[in-house]
Amino acid sequence: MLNAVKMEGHEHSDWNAYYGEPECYTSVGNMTQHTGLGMNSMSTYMSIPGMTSTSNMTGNPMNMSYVNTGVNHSMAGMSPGSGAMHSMGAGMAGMSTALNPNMSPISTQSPSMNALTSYSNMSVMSPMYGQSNIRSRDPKTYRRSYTHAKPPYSYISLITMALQQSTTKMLTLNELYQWIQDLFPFYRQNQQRWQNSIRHSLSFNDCFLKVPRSPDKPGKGSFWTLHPDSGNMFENGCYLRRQKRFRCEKDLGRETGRKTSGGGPNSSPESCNGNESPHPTLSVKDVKRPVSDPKPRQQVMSPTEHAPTPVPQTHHLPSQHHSVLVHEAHLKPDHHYSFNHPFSINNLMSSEQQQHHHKIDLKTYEQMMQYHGYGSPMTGALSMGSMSNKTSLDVASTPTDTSYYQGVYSRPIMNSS
DNA sequence: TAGTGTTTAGAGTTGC
DNA sequence: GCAACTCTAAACACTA
Repeated sequence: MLNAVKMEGHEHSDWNAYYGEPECYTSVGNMTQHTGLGMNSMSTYMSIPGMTSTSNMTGNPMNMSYVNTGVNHSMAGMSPGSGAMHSMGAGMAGMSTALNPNMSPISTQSPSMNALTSYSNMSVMSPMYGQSNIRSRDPKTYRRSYTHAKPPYSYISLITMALQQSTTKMLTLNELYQWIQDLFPFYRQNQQRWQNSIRHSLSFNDCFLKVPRSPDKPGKGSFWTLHPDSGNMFENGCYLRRQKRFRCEKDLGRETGRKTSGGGPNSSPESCNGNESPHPTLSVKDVKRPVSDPKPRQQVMSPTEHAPTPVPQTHHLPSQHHSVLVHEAHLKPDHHYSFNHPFSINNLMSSEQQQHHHKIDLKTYEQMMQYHGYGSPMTGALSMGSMSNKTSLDVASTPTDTSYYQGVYSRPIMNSS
């Protein structure tokens, strides 16, 4: 499995070879009339044999941006000749509505089309499985073989992407699961395996911080966020494999005995000292245990203890962090979006989508702050939950779905042309 | 009880 | 070849 991941991630030329071929992007009827973002990819998806009824897909399409939620199985595993796609036009909007009541079932934004697009491309085009079929050129076999292919991203990358894409910049474990599953159908299987790995990654890697729930927002599990200084973990914006592991300075001295903790010459730890943090409003309570200390080692962000900000003390987590994080997210140059690597998050989101996304981020945040405030019933778990369900998993993941496949899978085509 | 979080261990992959 | 990184599995503790 790992081989495939590595291969996927690094043999970019293969991707070009695989996906840069016009026959894989046969447009279908009116679908090609859409010149909006992602429509090329949409066309790609729609080139599935048996998808002959494109009339439903013309014009301003139904909202397909979130059809991958709960529909992925049927979509990804859809038999090309099943004719199931015929009902998409009528069914997708309904599915979207059902899956996401907050989202208008009718979206005229072309990015929404990208979602299906991208997701579908993912399902169809990942080079992970059935490579022999790639060469065989049998469209049916070819596309079926690519369903549920493992994305070329590490778990750390996935988590990082999910958190970055989240409006609130932090998600619960379950939301992380959902985000990953929604975006990558591969992770709808063997959940115990990869979810354990996700949990492990969260706990083990210093770049992820646990943000406790506020007392008035009960719920299971904490929120997870990115360490504010973990910005350049993925150099060049490439989310395939970190060049260096983010580590807390404090831990370097005390974790001499940690076997797989990395570090060493390659590690270039950035300051995570709460007092010296460049993010004065964000402090990290380092509770990592010394070698001899049996206590938990996980870093916990504790804003209530260190909150020299104007934020009232009645503002509990996660709202408080949320404010800080969101604030930073929008004011501080984001390392993660600063590159244009083929596997960068930039390519998961088109510029237009990013703008749209940021607008929504800000708008959502402002609305939340305006109408609900920190200490309101909408803050904390509830608001975060809704935010996550709505914005993080819809607004955030939607363009991501879109762009993941559009960017990652379509980009080679663009480059090759 | 299920979900969450932590920790350890081992093996594979990658970069230097 | 080595170190670092990643993945996977498993055990265990805690909590809603």
